[in-house]
Amino acid sequence: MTSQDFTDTSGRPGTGSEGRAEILDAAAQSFMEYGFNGATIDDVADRIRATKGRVYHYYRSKIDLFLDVHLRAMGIMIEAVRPVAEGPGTPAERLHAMALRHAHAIMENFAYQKVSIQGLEKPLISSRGARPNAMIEKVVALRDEYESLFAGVLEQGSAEGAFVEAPPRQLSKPVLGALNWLTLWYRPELSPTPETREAIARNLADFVLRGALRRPDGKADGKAGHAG
Amino acid sequence: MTSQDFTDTSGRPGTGSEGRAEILDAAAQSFMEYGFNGATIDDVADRIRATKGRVYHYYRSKIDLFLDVHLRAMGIMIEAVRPVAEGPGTPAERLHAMALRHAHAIMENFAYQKVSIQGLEKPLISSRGARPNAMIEKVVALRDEYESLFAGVLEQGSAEGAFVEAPPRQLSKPVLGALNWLTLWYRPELSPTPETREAIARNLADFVLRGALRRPDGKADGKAGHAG
DNA sequence: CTTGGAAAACCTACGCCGTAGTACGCTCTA
DNA sequence: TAGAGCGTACTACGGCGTAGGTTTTCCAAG
Repeated sequence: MTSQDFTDTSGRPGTGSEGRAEILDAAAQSFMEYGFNGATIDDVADRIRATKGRVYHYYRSKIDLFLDVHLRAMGIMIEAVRPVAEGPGTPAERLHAMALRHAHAIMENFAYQKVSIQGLEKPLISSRGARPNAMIEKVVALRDEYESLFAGVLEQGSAEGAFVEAPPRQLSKPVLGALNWLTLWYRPELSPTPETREAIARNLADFVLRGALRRPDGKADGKAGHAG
Repeated sequence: MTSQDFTDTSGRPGTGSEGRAEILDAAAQSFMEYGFNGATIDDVADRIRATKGRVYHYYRSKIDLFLDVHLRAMGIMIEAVRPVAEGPGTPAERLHAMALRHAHAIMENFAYQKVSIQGLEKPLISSRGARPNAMIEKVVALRDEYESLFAGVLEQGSAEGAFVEAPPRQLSKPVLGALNWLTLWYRPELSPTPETREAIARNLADFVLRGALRRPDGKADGKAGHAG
């Protein structure tokens, strides 16, 4: 479960991780722009100046291609965040660092992460006639594994009294929400420089850290605040 | 700009807001489950035990139907949140109340809000051959108007020193992100009671309030916290 | 260094199905 | 008797996946 081999090579004759990568990049782009159903294999092929044939030479079906984008995206994320999640430092320091890396990973691999973070469930489980694809479970498993990285740090912080008292999964939702929301408003072409990205990442990381940290005055701890 | 008439009636002969509502509900459900491209008009019709003919009697096209779901969703949201946004109380109290209502509105109109919050841009602007549909701009305008409700309160809170110093739009992103993320993990069938929903809403509202509130110790204010 | 052949890499059709939208007919009400 | 409120039957077309053919790479034998 230490997770390596984040790409699927069980599809077709060509194991060549060379042509696959190019296809995968194009696919991530296409899926990002049009969604699963909206994207077409022909469009993916066009982006690399090729035809359907080349895509189907490496991938058995559209869903396989889609899932491989997910696998790659999750792999990037886990490899970026796990080191600091399991590294040294207080829970607060680690959470902040995790959030920073998470945000950066999103912005630097925008197509992959946007596809990965948003549309998973709908196109696959719902897809009329869902065959039992093994890759789906693998993606879901990676997702859970990833959220556990946050939940673990949050739980420790709660136990130490630094973070608010709450079930870790209950706290991880708004944390990941605030971060992942980036995929819905970030425009790579408007903030292309490392400086602007750093500013965005810090802003988000600071926010989620404040959201998790316990307040000395006990405000917004769930016992006060009436309105509505 | 005081926003009434949140439904589109410029499509077809039948102005009857009776049959339209039923279609709209079914459409929201179908779009939520399958996305814009995945959903079919036939499926929408099936859900109300009817045929295509009925749907096309009220709506000119699939996109019109889709946009009307968005309009309805935005209308619900604005009507729920605006009163407290523009009401009395400190910025902190109002932000908390807005977040509460926002979360409740999502859970109580899940299909509409899930459709509205997620897929807008992709299927429409990107949709090969995007005709200049006037409804799109209306939806976008409502979106901005809604985010302004939060931005306004956040700005006031920052000015008063209660909230962190930051551009309001910069603060509204993680706030709305933490809240809207609900559409990706909430399962209506697992938390159907008012009590469970209230707990979820409070949890989220507390989180975003903490995220916005300035900390006495100055932690996570964007000037400290090195790691990664 | 050739040469042969096999496999990989890729392209060119084409079949086929699902689905948006249309044309038209029916029925009931005001 | 006109029109709202539907249903039925049909067309048109975009797109997934496939069945082959063609080119390139690779490698072992001569």
